[in-house]
Amino acid sequence: MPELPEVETTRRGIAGRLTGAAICEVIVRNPKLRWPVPGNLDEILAGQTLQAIERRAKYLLFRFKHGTLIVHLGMSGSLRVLSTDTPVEKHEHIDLVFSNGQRLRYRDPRRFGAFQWTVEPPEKHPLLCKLAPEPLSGEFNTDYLAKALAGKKIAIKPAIMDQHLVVGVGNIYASEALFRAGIVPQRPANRLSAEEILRLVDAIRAVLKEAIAAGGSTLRDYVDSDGNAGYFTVNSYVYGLAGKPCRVCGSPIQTLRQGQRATFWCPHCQH
DNA sequence: AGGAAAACCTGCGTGC
DNA sequence: TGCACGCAGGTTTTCC
Repeated sequence: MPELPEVETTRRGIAGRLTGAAICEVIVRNPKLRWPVPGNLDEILAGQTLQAIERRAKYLLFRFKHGTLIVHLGMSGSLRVLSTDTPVEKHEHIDLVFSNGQRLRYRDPRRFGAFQWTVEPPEKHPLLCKLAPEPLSGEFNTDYLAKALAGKKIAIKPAIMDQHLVVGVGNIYASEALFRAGIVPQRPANRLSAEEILRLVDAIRAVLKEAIAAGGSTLRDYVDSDGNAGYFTVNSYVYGLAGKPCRVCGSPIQTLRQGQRATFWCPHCQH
């Protein structure tokens, strides 16, 4: 579920409370995520102090002196900081228990998420080493994107969802970014003009930044919140609005499927 | 080798 | 009410 803004919002919501705190116990109720959760995670982390929580693409990196816990929320994962005695509900698979009485709880109904441990620099980890540049960094610019799209015959929408091309853009923000850039989602990636590539770079940046800002404005209650910490409603132009009038021109929003994912677009505003 | 499809899971809404 | 079906904001693996 979460795309870059939701992951970043989650990070900001939990980092302030947990950074510098020591872990006293790790409870894994169900280790069956995307890959098995390491069976000795409690031994690895008990007594260790959390140095920082960083983000790379849609991964959260929990940094410790002796290694990094790599966390991915998959489609349905979420993290909440709770007080120690909060009852466990269904699909709440993992708790990081801190000695200051706080508890970071991972919930993930579909279990597409991941908890992996590495002692190597995380950027060397197989899951991270091939990731594209961060879209909000200077590395992601028109020169980069032009080169990355050259020779790619696939449609531009699945292309920008490819984490080896640019990270952080998922199914919602892909449609939203292409709407803002005025580009039809089915266009072959290698047929974009220089001007369109520029608009797309700007649109991806703008959409993600606005969503992070929207998430930040809903950041409040990470302790005993309603279970949706890190999630917030997006003020979308096209996503989920099939048949509704376009907010810009009034034409009905169209929908199609690309690579078994729903795509939304405006046939009048996008070319 | 690029690109499409299947695979991993559970829950929810819809329609019969 | 019950059940089948399709769909859900991700990514790896498999298959052509």
